[in-house]
Amino acid sequence: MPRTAVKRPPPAAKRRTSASRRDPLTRDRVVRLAVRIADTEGLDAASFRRLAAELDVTPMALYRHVRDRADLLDAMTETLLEGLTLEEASDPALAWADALRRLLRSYVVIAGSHPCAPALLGGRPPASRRALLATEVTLALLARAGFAPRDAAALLQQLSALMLASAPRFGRPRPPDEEGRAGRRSDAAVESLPPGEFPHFTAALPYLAGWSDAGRDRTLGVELLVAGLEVLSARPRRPEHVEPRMPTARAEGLQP
Amino acid sequence: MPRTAVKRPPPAAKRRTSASRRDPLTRDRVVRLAVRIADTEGLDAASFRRLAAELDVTPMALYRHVRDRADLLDAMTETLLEGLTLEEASDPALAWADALRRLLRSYVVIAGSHPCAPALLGGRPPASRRALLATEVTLALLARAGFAPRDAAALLQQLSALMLASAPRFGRPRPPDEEGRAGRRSDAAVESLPPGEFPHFTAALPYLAGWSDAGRDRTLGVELLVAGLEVLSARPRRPEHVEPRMPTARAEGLQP
DNA sequence: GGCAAGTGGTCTACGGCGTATACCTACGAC
DNA sequence: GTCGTAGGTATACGCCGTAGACCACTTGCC
Repeated sequence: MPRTAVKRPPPAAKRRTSASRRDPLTRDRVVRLAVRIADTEGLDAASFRRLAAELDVTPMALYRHVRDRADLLDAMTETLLEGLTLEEASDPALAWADALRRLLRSYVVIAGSHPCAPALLGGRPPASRRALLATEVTLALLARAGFAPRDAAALLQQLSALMLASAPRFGRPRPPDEEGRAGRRSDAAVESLPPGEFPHFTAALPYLAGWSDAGRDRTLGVELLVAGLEVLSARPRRPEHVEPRMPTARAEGLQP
Repeated sequence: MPRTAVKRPPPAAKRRTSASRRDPLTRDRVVRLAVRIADTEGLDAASFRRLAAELDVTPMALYRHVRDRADLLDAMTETLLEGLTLEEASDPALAWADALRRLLRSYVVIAGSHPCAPALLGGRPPASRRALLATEVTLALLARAGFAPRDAAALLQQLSALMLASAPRFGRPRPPDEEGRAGRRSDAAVESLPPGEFPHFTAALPYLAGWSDAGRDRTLGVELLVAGLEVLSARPRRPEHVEPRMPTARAEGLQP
């Protein structure tokens, strides 16, 4: 036994700080940590180097589990979207409005608990499988509501934006140590408003902060959208309402 | 006249590459260029170094006109928000729904012409003066519609999200040279979908591309929101409609 | 005219970022 | 044993934002 013991681990104290070999690095651990950091300190804080340090590993080690940063970001969004109740929403037994209401609520729950959601979902087209599936399911519901693909596409964007809108925007927590730094700036600007100048704003400020009594406020947005959809779907389609229809209006997909 | 001409430029060929002293660097020029680059190549492309190069100037020169990157971003959003018809929206002669409709349309126009809008507005609280004013005006309209500050705050976020939603998301133009690179990835993923798997999605794809026949599609979102608001504002407030209110339902906003 | 102050630019340098490339090292299969 | 391979390391490159010192003009004042 001494022999093998000699060979394998230079018995300790060299391997890592000490004790228990760290548990194996895995894609899931990386992604999960990234989401946690992004939520609490902003998306930029979830850098490869930071993650590596936190995982007690070299930055390059992450590349065994993640293709590159884009892949990491995609994986993170996929993690967020796990919370969507897509399966329930596909249940044909439910009226479309109800199914949609539930789906949107699950969106809202996600956004409410993940401040990084807007940064993650805003500005980048859905790449992951589940993101596409979410799109598909929502479009299917809109189709059931009677909207043509063209209109459904337009509405879809409004709906998915709900997720972004529901995320806490003000008062994002800052990295523990830094206190009076730049991120603070806008909060300060907001807090030191000339009192009378933006009355409505200051009145609404507590509710804009995201951490105030979230659950209730958020579903109002869902009601708004569902109510609007019901009105619109009952309204006769009006293809003639389109402005003069200039002849150049091509529906160009994605070509160069 | 010869005298003054002699004195000003050490006659040439030393100042810059040659000919015509470049016109003076100004905050406005910097910000405008930044927006243009961000729109065509993504927000990250609008780096200090890139801007400096494009303006034929040292990166540090920009700091004479812009405090830091956050300030640049704020200035960019302010530029975008110039297009909002805030003044019109404050006209008390208009019914609130009409005023809001117009305001939202101007939002949509902005988002439609500035692909960088989501990245710019998503995830960062409004810091610039005009951003605050926009918030204030919108909240005022919601107040006229009969919503309490609390509800107005929730709705506001849905409304402002409309702007993000309306921005082109798919098929963002890429930097001129690079063709087969990473940005392409998601487009490729989208284009090579198994045909039957996401039928609604593929049907809607042309309309999701953003610059396709924009004007008409976009206003549908506005109609959606206004219609929804009209329904909600006519509906009695129902503070008891909140679900059973499970005792554990803490607003798990942001705490560790 | 001389000169101080200010304005708008440069140069240099630092630390952090994503990541390409090469290398090592333990483990399982044979 | 030997060897392939999965997983981690070491080093390096070129971007990024930006701090600090250092000009060159212009301008106003004496």
